[in-house]
Amino acid sequence: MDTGEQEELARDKLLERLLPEEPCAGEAGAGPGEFASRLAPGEDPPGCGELRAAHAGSEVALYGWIQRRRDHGGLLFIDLRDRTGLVQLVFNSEGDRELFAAAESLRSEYVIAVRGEVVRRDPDNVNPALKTGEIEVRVKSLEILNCSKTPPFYIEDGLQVDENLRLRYRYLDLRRPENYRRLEMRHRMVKLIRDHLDSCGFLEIETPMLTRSTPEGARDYLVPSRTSPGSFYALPQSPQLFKQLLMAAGVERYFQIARCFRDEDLRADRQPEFTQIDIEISFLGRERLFAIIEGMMARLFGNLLGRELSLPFPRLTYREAMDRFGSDKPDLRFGMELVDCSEPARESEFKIFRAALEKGGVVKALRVPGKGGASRKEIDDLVKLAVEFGAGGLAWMIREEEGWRSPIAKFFSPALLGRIGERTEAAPGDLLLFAAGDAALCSEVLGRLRLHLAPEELSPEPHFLWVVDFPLFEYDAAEKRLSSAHHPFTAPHEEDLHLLEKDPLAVRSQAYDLVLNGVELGSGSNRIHRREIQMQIFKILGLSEAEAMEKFSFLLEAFEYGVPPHGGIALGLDRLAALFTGDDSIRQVIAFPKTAAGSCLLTGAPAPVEPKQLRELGIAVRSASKDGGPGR
RNA sequence: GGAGCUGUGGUGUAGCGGUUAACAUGCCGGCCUGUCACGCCGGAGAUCGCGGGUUCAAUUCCCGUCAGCUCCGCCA
Repeated sequence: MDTGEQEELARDKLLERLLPEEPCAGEAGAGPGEFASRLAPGEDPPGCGELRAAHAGSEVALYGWIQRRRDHGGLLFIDLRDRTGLVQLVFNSEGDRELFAAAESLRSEYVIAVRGEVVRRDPDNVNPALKTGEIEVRVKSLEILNCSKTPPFYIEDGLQVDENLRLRYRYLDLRRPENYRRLEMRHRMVKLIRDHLDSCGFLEIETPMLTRSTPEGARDYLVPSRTSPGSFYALPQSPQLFKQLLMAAGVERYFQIARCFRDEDLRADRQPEFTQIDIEISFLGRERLFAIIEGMMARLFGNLLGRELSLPFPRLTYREAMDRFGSDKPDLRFGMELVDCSEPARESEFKIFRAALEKGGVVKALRVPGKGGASRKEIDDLVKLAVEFGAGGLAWMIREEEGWRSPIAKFFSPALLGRIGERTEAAPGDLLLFAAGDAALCSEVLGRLRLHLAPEELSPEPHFLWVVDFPLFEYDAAEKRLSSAHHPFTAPHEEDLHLLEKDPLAVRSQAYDLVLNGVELGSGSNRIHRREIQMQIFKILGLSEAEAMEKFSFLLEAFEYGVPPHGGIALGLDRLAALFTGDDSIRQVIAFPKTAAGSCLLTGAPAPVEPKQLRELGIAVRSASKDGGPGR
């Protein structure tokens, strides 16, 4: 036993003397105590942070945690914290001596209940930094509801503590007011979303968490079945198939605040389990859905951030987005659009450009305003970056008051340079970056450079955007086959149906993404609702008829019983919430997040299980993995 | 799977091939009747993430490993 624990015990003894009745009663509802009964029906009393000068003269009961103690010997101040804020309690040694002794025993994070009188402070003693700074509470009775060890970190906003530690003591971390506000923001968002969708005629319906593993997509989290040894459930990557079946069931408008699971490596904006606002609608298609989502965003931004959105949101096709911004989720808060310079480049003497064009490629430019003063090293770093992004190289030109500075300018006639200047709208002091080669690669590389070189000051206005007409398939180089760009249930674009067989990569889909400030908030599509087209898609994806029937017979069968045309979208609630709270990581807006390795530092999950449990499941573990549990 | 960054009293940091491992804060004790990040005085508290190597000597240099974070791959 260390000295800390001994001190702890000594303090407990002291409290027992001072407070004979359950000094550290842990369980709420431990008898109908004086204070517990006060919480009974009727209205809630004002919280600590809600007391104002108007309450002066009234008697209040307060419950909360000790934020801070300022002991002046004969006079003792306590900042009492609950979720509403802080209020100062005063204990005076000239009053009740037993009460004062009890107050002296209080320490950080003790949970107490007090009764006392709200009094105005002398004008000299007002604390303008505190919302409750005009008053204080003269305590008449005190009950210690629970003691606390000294917390490993101080409970206050803006603290810089190792995330490791905060996650291990997440319940303490969450006591910090800014974290309460995060939880509250998320709650408000979900409430508004429910209200909005309800008013649009949607039904919230829960779908199974234990479902079957399906091919395509992310790695599944598997759950072994006890009753069918050797068989597994999968946790849903999304409720995709169930919501389509709900359309088959005639629900017409479904939504769910749905937990989803994907066993992939994590990022600041990716957790193994996350929440989607999952929506599906029959008959009315994309336009109606867009309007519903736009209305939802307007409600959220209006109510929670006081921002009015201009509706409807602009749209770009996937092709346009890639051509102009080099991204399928362009950040429209700034310009710097990519410009095709193939035509003047073709007439230049620059061999690299001409070779790229002769192979059917393009030459594209990114204009970086005011970056003409960049040092040689800065430019070299950009070239390095471009190569990292997959480019063969990066050419550059700087527009000067008179003429151009560039290692490649000599390959261009003054007339050609003039045309490039016109196309790119280059002004003196601007830097032009050129990529040459495959069109998609050039766009992507310049698109990433565009983000890298984005202005520091960005428009505070939210810039929403629908990106539509995504390709239906993409080529999976690892698997050497086609895979769905969105998912296998996405309907092909009607106009491109004839291309399915001969040029599937050219087929556009009816899929779309909602993008905000360069962040993909969600994606959706009109779905296939005809069995033969679904089978055709499966076939192109390399799924035989037998496999398709084995994995998806339930869906294909449903298609034989009159499924309405339908479509829907799933929006990432965590990302949206992080955006609203101004956080970089979605961990901040998840009550109990996991680390980048997928472990929970609070509970120690994932952890080994008892051999008996494995036997019941018919599972043998081949090699004990590491140690199990987080390092502490 | 790959790369980078981080790891020193409870917490946040400093430090250096040989230190009594420094500072702040917190904690404990004492004093204090108007503080509000109270103040003053005193005290306790660290095998420098873990393992190995180099060296007369490693918290410091090297290798490995673990944990956390960030990024690439991956994420229909």
